[in-house]
Amino acid sequence: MANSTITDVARLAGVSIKTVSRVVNREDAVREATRARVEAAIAKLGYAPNQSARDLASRRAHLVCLIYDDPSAYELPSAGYIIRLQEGVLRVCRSQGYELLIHPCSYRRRGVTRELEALIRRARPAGIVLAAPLSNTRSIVAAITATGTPLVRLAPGLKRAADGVVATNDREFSAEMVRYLASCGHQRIAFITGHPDHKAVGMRYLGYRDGLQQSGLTFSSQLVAAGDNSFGAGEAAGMQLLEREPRPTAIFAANDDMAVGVMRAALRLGITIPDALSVAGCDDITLAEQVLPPLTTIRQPFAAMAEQASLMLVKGMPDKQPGSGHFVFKGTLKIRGSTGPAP
Amino acid sequence: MANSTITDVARLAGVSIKTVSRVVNREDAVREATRARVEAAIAKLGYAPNQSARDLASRRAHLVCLIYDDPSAYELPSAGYIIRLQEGVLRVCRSQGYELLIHPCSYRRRGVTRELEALIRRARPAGIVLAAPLSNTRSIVAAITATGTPLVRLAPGLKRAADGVVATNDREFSAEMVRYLASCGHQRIAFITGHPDHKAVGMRYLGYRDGLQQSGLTFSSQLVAAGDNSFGAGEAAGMQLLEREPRPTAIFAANDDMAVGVMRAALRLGITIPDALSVAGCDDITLAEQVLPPLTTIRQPFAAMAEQASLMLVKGMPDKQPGSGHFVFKGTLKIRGSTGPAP
DNA sequence: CTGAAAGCGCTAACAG
DNA sequence: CTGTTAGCGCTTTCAG
Repeated sequence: MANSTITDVARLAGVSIKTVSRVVNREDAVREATRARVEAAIAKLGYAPNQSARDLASRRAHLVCLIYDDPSAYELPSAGYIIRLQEGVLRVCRSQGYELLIHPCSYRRRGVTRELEALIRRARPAGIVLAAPLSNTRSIVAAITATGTPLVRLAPGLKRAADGVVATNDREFSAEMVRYLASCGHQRIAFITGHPDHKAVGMRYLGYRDGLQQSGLTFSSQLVAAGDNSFGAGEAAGMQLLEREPRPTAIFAANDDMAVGVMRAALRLGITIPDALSVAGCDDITLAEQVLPPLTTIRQPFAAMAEQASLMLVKGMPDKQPGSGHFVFKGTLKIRGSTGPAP
Repeated sequence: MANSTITDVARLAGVSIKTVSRVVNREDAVREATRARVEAAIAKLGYAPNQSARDLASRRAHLVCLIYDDPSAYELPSAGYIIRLQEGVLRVCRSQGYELLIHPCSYRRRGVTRELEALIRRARPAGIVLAAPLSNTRSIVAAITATGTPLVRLAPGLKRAADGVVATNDREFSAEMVRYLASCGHQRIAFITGHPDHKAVGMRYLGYRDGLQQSGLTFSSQLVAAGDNSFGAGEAAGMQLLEREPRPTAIFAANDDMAVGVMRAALRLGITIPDALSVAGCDDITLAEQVLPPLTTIRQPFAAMAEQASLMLVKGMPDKQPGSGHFVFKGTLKIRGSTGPAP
């Protein structure tokens, strides 16, 4: 079990190290018999290539770096989201022989830019997956791009298609949710906005207004409350909306944490869900299925998005450089017990 | 911003590369004036050492590898736990110039052992933090140890102190919870057991029995139901316990997910909490504070534990090799609205 | 306190 | 299809 090197394998197989390198890297210019001999030697010695040596010689590490907003800086509800992103990146890392480096960081701290530049120079990752809201921050995107490292941005909430982006159709699915609520007979559908730095979440507000219009309902600022994506903000906004007259019969929150906050507010006020009030959220976090009644929401394929992003980095698209391309993933409406006919 | 090397810095500072290496690595045998010159050159060139080269020359990567059970293989409730572990490891990585490699893997899949061996040979991490339940699996621990890589096990639920271990006092805090419930006047305190592979969780059952005894209550197998750490199992076990006669007045579940399941079962059966039933859990997941009423539970310092583990790996304890030592972290009782006086 | 030389284990041309 | 020869950018002896 002593650590064997490519030289040991070459000697045992009776070939040159270059040939060993070829079979390890799955280049095809190797005769079948030779390949078999080399593979036998590899198995016998329990050889695994030394990544540091590989990375040094090839001038880039077999590493994908996932950068996201540091959850420990605030609350912890985003844990599920982050785990899903990691899961997606890991899927391609596993199959392509890369490792995943995670780098949470606070997007508002001064010095993030330098921090990320230093990280890139040291670690020399093959590519970077940048999650929202960091993917919305101009200076950060510019700094990473300047290093020349392939970059894919996740859900940056851009108005137009751009290169190196994996987006969601937030505006469209939010409109769909509103149309669904309207089809249940709701006339006064309220909305709780998300954190302003989270542009993709901001698109949901536009979608809300689209949906109203498409359903022939008129918009009223009385039916909108401001939130910041947190459970507490949802609860506060919910209290506020539910004390207005006339009361909304449905509340659509820009994310699930806030929607659950609304449910709690309703419970406090003795308003039963879904009989007297329908509540809907967005994201389909784990909690959504565990509350009572289970929350109607929109599920987004975060793991698949991160997977696609990593794939763009690691394999590149045909005829394009790594990290190019634009993909839109669709959210799907999950109708559960928290919504129903208008009272 | 072209990537500069140690040679560039040496040339600019008018010293040899060895001297640059010395100041970068904070060795003290450098004259103050020389150090200043070198540091100026580093700043001017925006130099950051190439990790691959460093790792290759020093025969070990500046990497800590965190290995835990793959959550995507099952449900996702453990997300918060994993994020906390990552957070703790990252704290020491940041301050010590290491990076974090995460490696979720299914502890029951055949071939995990080989997978981990290959990972270690390729990545050559400075140390490994192994979370439960992998830290309970003999063959895995043995395989990692055999590679010679420093290892610290997290919460392996050992009966006795061992080296390279950061543990929790599950048995003691569980007894404490039972004593607390007894002090509220509860006589029939039920328990829902955890997943059998999770040894530390198993210790909670022993703690439950200790607590009964210490409170002068007699144990009855009628008051114990089997769970597997999942929300669904908690709900099922709760239904089962709540239909027994005489009904328990308090239910203590081996983790929070199951405790929340019990709350849902009670809601279904129209049993109000905490008036007719007290419910307590263990772990203090995010959800614990969000349910209504908020869940009484035990908070464990997961991030601090992971931090301690990484510190043992990276800095080593005085007079010992990296990864040695045994630490026990204490859980703290969080009394919230889900428990109260016995009916 | 500082420097010169010798690799670490691999990939990248370029030959054959 | 296979091998030879140079490095990649550091750390590590070992000398001064």
